[in-house]
Amino acid sequence: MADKRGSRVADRTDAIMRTTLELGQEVGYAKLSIEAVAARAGAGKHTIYRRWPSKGALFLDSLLSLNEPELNYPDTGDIEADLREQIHAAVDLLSKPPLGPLYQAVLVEAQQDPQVAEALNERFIGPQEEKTIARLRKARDQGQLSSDFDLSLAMALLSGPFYFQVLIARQPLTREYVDRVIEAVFAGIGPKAPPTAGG
Amino acid sequence: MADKRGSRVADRTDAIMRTTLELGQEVGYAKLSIEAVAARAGAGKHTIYRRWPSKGALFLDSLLSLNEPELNYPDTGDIEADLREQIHAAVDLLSKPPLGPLYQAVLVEAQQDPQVAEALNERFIGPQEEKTIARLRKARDQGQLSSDFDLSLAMALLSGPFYFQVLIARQPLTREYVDRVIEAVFAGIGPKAPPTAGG
Amino acid sequence: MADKRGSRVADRTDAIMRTTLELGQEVGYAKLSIEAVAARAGAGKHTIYRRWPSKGALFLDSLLSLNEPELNYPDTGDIEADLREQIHAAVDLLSKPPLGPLYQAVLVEAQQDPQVAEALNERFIGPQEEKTIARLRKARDQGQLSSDFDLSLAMALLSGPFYFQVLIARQPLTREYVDRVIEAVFAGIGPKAPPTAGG
Amino acid sequence: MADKRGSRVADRTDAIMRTTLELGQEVGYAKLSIEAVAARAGAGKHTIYRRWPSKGALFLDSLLSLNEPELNYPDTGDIEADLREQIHAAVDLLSKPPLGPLYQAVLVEAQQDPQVAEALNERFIGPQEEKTIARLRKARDQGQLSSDFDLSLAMALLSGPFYFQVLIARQPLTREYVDRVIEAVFAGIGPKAPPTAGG
DNA sequence: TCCTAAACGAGACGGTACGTCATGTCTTGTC
DNA sequence: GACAAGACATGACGTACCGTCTCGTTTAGGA
Repeated sequence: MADKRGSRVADRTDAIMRTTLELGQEVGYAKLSIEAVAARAGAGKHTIYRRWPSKGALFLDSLLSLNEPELNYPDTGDIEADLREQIHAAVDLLSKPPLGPLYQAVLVEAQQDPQVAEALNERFIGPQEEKTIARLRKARDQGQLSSDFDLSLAMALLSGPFYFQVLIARQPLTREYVDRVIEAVFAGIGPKAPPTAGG
Repeated sequence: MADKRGSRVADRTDAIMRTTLELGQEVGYAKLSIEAVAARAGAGKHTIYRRWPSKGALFLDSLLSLNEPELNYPDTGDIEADLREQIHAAVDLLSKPPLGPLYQAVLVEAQQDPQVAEALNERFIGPQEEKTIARLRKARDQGQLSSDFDLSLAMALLSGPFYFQVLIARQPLTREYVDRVIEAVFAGIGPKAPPTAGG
Repeated sequence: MADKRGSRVADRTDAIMRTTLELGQEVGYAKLSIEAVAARAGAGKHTIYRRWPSKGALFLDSLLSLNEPELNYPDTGDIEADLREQIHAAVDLLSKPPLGPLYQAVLVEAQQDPQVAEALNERFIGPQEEKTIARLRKARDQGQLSSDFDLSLAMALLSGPFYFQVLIARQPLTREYVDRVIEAVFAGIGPKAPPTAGG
Repeated sequence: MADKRGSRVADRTDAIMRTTLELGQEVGYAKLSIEAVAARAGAGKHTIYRRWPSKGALFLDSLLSLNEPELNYPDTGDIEADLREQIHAAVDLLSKPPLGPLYQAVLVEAQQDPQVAEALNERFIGPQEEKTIARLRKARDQGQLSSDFDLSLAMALLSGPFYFQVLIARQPLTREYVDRVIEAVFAGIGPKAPPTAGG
């Protein structure tokens, strides 16, 4: 954590994580082996096992070590536009090479390894959710969202459809598709009240 | 499918699929090995490889062989109520033991094995989507849904949030939560038009 | 045992034993690894472990598979001359390259692995002892040995000194040395009776 | 040897040797690891490697540090009786617990490590041989041994059979067996001259 | 009723990776 | 400066499965 950089320990940790990402991109997570990471990193297997309990943990750490350009919410005052921008950025980052396949692999691994799932939530999903909710709360207070809107549903409603599209339907996510979904989520799928004089 | 019952081939196929489900429930998909299935089923490994190209394919076939109680859309005339009922049923079936963990494992495998992904879509996700869209189209025609509603977004909007909650956030899906999500999807999260005289 | 030659099993067994001897001669028993044998023999490690419980067992089997030129006792009628010849042959075989170092390694391993010790005794030491005793018994019956001589001590008295010289004192065994020992064992180290008229 | 007692260096040396013997008796030499010795002795591995070049060297030193009750030859005037007593003592010490297994392990290690072999000969076998030969020379001079007897064969003839019995045949050494061997070595196995009047 | 060809169980096989252990060298910080 | 603690690269261990490949042995069906 607070390793003095330059220390032996931190050096090895970095080298191993870098190699993990490299190999991960080359052969995919499924075919990634600790054996191979150790060999290419010029590290002993034990040095890896000393730090990470499983391939999944190593891989997650490696990914998070990238400190990917923080997905920070813009705030232009227009919540729908801001959401669009934010989600476009997230989709670009997380569903496309080079990071996309790796991120999806982490999601997969999280299904099988509770430790990975927990770490993923604590270190990535959770923080993203906090930011999202903060931005949405402000928008709701400004009357840009329905006052009924339960913020705890935000991630499910706004991210769920995209995860579905990628993970389940396995369709590419175009910007146009993203925009249509956002629009539908804002408008709701229920019948529209006829336009009023004041609308 | 159309195996003459009583034939040796069908017998072996059934025994292997049954054993697969059994073992899958005992040790989980990740730790399931073809070796172990063969041993417990009293089958030769070759007999398994002759039929299925991969563990994922075997597992998916085994699951689908259950012919789970068809998730058929009710049609009471009230689309929101029907959706609620339908989704409650699906959630009960697919997110809870005994089938839930197995289904999630198939989803995971589909991420890694395109053949499984394709088969899953063709034989399960696709048909479900068709039924959903058919029911929603009828509702839209009856004015129970926004006439703007793009039906091709239906699965993403209505299933996505639940997949997210289970696969990503890893939270249990309560009926109450399901209802709140459905309500929000119908209402939309955007600001509400003020009630009109005609509303 | 009675493997049909040409069978897959016997082929592999032979190849592995041959490679073991080869490698054993190259790097010595201590540095011999099952890993390396498998690699060079083009065999899976499991194939080795399936047959032999330990490195020592494999090595002993490999050695014995040589069916070294049977150390059969000559019988010229002169027991001392026959013993000399027999022991010279044994010493040449078992204390000199190429077999010597390997045989000594087996002796060492037998100290550490009871299974190896037992097999060595059953398959090599024991049979040699039987032959030795048979020849000595005949000689004793013919009056060429002391009628007091306890045959069960034969191996200890006649082999022990040479094993000592090689294993403990670590001195080379010259023919001349062998002859001197044999002479001393025949004569005894006790004081001699003065020669008699009839002597 | 002449370590100032009380010095840190000697303290550590002693602790390590004591632990080595302890562990050696518990798990046997083969499974003894420097790692384990260091851990149990509360010593750094480096501290061990600084003093001993190999496991064998450490082990031999540890054994010799016991200063086992010197095997000194008695001299009652009767060489055969003295030899019996001396060999009984040696057999008791070196072939039975607690020291026996450790001594045998050193013999084994000497086969594999020339440094150990040399040290063993210089510090144990050699001195024993000197004492033995000195005693035998005296006896020969007194006419208690054959004047032909080549003293350089002494150890081989008198120790060899016992080492054989323990290391090769792996039989226990009873006192009765020891006596029979000694008798045979004195008498020789060759045919006896018929008793003479003067005999 | 026999014959033949496929399916089958059993499991050997060459591989790859696993996670563990011990080696001997090295670095760090304490006493 | 000796030390404990332990990180490190290396290399072997013995195990587990993989997917392919013989083996004989059922087991049907057609001759």
